[in-house]
Amino acid sequence: MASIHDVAREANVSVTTVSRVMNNRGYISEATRKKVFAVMDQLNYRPNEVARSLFRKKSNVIGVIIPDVSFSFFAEYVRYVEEEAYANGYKVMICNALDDGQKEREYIRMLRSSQVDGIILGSHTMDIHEFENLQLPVVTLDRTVPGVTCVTSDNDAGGRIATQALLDRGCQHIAHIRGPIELETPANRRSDAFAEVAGASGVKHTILETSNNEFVFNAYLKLVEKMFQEHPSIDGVFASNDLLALAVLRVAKMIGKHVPEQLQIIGFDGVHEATVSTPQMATISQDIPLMAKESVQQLLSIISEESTEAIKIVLPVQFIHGETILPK
Amino acid sequence: MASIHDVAREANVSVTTVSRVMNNRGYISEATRKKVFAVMDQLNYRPNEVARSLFRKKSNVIGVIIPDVSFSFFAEYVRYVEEEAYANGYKVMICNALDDGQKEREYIRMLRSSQVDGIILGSHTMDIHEFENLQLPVVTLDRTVPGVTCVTSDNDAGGRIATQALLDRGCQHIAHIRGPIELETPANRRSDAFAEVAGASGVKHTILETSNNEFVFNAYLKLVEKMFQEHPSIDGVFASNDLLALAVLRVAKMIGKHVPEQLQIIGFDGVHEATVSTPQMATISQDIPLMAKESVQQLLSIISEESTEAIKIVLPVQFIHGETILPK
DNA sequence: TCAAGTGTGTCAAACGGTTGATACACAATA
DNA sequence: TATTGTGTATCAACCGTTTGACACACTTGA
Repeated sequence: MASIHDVAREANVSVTTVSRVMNNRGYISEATRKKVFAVMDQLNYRPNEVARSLFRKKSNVIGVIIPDVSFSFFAEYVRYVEEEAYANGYKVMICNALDDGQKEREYIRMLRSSQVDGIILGSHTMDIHEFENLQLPVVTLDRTVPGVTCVTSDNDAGGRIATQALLDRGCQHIAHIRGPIELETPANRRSDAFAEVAGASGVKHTILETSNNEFVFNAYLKLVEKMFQEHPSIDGVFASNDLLALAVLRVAKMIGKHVPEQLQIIGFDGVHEATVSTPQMATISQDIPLMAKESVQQLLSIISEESTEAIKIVLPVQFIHGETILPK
Repeated sequence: MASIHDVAREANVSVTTVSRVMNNRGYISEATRKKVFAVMDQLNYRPNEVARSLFRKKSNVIGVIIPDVSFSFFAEYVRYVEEEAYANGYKVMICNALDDGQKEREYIRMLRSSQVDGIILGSHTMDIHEFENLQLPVVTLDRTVPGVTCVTSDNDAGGRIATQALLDRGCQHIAHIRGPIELETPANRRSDAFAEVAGASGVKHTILETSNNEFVFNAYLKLVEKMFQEHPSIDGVFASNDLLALAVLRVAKMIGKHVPEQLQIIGFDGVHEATVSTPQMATISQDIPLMAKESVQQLLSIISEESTEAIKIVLPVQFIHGETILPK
């Protein structure tokens, strides 16, 4: 790879001059500028970003730590994070924490020594107080950490809409399947909303919980099967994520419950699996592109020290009327 | 962030000594070593990888350019690429080319000036000869470029298995929907295999093509609807990807064709959408974890200059007997 | 007594850039 | 004529780390 020295030598100017041409600083005559650009072109020269980063103490890289990119929600999120980052001159380094607290810690260390300018944190395994003296711009996704800006959806509204939708459509026994309760995340508001709306309605309702950070479809199927064995009267399910909702759909088919006539299902997230399923899954869709965009924007404004106060960004959700519920 | 100078000062030794301790070179007394480590701990010191990269001319970063991480296949692929890279001390920078040749080119430039040690290329929009003097270790995913190592699946076998499966199950008019023909990729072997097996069987068969790099579900639906209008006798479909297969499933439901009794469907890829759909999609599953692992292994061996010759790695596929075909 | 080894640690250059200080030539102004 | 300003380009220090060359103090053995 050609270096700035090669360009300087070839163009018969000093290294400084080449640098000045690139960075548009100081006085440079048009002739010199042209010549330098010509040589840069000819040598196919690209400035070494590592050297630049070292001097500038700025890498223009952000790290994204999530549980697993292969989960649709995170895949879609990362897709838009990358787009927004790129549009702002940043590169994205990706890390799958895989629900392993040790790995998450190591990733943070690694990103820090790689001199990333900031981190988006979407995984949930580290203890809250480990973040305290992180000394690095951080934005969390769906995780409340004191003093750290957080991007999340309006889980409460989503939960209310979903629950009310089941009630409005005549369900007599509604169930909610939620993630593990010991994890304190904003997503728990979905569950709280269900409990509240269902409770106020007087309609029979049941709440189930998946085991710790479980995301395996087969485990979901087992859980749902057991649910129907124990509560055969359930005729409406609000699942806290779309995969869970798809598991309900599968089990319903297995045990011969017609969807939506005998059983109505609403998921949460609005991921691709829900969109392409047949029947199309009704769901509370999060605005993933906007969440990603906001995450990056917030992070960049912390990096540039424009914003200093931690805030919580709550984005609206949208009710997707799929075919797993009755038309109203 | 503490630097090596801070550590040296605090430990009352020279910077060189600290470096030697970290890198285990030269003579260091046990006492000095202990003290240096203690100070490093105390200051929470992490060596600056940017400075190291500059000196070593090695960043330990690989770039991954794919069309879009939000497509399940790539999401799952990246998940395992990251894992394998991490296990070997490499970080992953992710780039979504979004089927934009210009963006792909820019990403390559950007990765090169970021001094990545190598690139995995899974996108398809740049012209082949643009890769010629890339001067950087590259491995492609599903793309044949002369002189470049390529990782792919056994598309031919997959295509044969799928086609034969439809024939064996009594289909009288089988269709294949393929990606755009103008793109020369190993995935085209799926189509060739279909044409050959179907042709040899004497059974009526039809081949359709999606428009250029189309990956939008609604466009798929339209295409499939049109297909059934023009060829109502189709009773077996081999789709070149699972999303297309799911679109067939959806349209089948719409027009009242029972799956699998009146219409059998087989997809390709084995992505999550196919696994969680109801009925579960029959598909030819690619071994995504292995593809990812091989890609990284190959790239690392090119980086370390162990391997110098470009090879083609063809990995086995697996027939997943879903519920969209009849039991044999 | 002195050369040769050995254990310990320092100096300074290098990696590829950026930038404040400075030099120089020339023109305009006091 | 001396001063100031301006357009141009260079010098050298710096970013944080690594490493070959070297210095020093102690043995050790001839």
